Amino acid sequence: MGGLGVAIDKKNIPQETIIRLAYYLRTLNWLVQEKRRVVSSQIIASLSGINSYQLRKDLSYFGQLGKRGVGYEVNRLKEYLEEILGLQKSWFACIVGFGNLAKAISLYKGFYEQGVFIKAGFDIQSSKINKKIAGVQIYHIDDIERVVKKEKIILGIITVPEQFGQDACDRLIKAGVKGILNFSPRRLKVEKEGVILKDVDLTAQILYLTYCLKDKG
Amino acid sequence: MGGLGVAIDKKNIPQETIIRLAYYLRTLNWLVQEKRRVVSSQIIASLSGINSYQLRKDLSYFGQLGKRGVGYEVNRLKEYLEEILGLQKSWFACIVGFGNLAKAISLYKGFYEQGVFIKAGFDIQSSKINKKIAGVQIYHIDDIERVVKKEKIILGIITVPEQFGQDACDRLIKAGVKGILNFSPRRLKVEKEGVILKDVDLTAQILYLTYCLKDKG
DNA sequence: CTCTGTGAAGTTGTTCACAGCC
DNA sequence: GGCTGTGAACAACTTCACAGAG
Repeated sequence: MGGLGVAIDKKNIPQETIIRLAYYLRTLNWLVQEKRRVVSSQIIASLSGINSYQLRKDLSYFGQLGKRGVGYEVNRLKEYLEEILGLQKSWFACIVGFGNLAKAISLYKGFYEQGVFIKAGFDIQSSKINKKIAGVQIYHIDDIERVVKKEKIILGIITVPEQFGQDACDRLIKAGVKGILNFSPRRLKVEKEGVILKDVDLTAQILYLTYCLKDKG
Repeated sequence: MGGLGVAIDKKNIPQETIIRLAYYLRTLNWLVQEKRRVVSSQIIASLSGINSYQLRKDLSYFGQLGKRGVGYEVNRLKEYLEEILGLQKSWFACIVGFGNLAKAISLYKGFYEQGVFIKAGFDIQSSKINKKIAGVQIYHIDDIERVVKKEKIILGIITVPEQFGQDACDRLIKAGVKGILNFSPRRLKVEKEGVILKDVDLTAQILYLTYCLKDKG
């Protein structure tokens, strides 16, 4: 049971609020480093690139986390956010398709700083298998069920080429993974109840820029 | 002047619509490969992981692109979308901070297939400078103004560590870049009029998964 | 009858204004 | 006075229902 002691109805909380909580948390981590003890919604918001109404609204879904007239206690708010986001325990993840993007993710401190640990990588290329790359042990994809169980892996990250995305997804689900982050460009389908998928399309983001700029030179 | 022959008021078009157009375009590219000539909103939508109402609404912002009772002509719609997204000309981009993520992006065919070409990489590490990595010529960051001008670079991609993000952003703007895609974890600030910034936070995405799963295992 | 295009309805998310506590 | 918390107003986006073209 969480320390907030409040049952929160997730249904009414916008997805975007959760994404923003992650931004606020990063800002708070920085404020902790800066030895800031108390801070206003103004300051957190502007450091996070968001307005202060939005921040207060976002936090209000989870109870009264600040003090009126004063602000928020940096350490306490950080811990609250970590609790809300489920970061008080460790999360074990794996990456399917161990190319450059997988390497980048494995070495990216943002993940393990928040308690998300890459415990295994899977590939089909024999030159990679049974090696450690970027600190991650690589296995053949056919071993996925065994390794996911052994390493208690709950999260799967897909970084395979376009045509193998759905297969990677199906194998992850079959192996028992509960959350999937998909960087392969095609949108994937998840049939199984209780499994969450998030697609991240790197190309789509840059096409948004080309759209905005197309008439400007 | 665009072939659609219609002036479109960008103000009323949701950002999310543009991101989805990029998904539809990918689906259409696949349908072209499959030699499909005509296709219904149903099919494009389901292949893109979106419902058909949404797809038709999204397209309707840009005019009548289909035929009632029939569907959409695959090739024509693809060309329309490319035009809307500004992909009928080439876009030259650079990457600041040439680590694994930069390598992954450089080798990712999704970019150059859409006419976005990575023309230069910038770093401070002398072992990388004046080499080609992943097919991209690497320069010292101090050369950025010269190279951006010479190579007619309009887009900048930031993949530096957290603490250097804003500096990378400022230098890109000073060099004359008009669109910035930021993968470094802190939110960046752009003062200059006419420059577009899009932040992509890789960690935030996985924290969304931990949030959803925290009470389930 | 089929499938698109779109105003209207419905839903979701954001901003505001101010009450309430420090 | 300062700053949070939140219902209410507002804005944005999505879904629907059906008109209209093939």
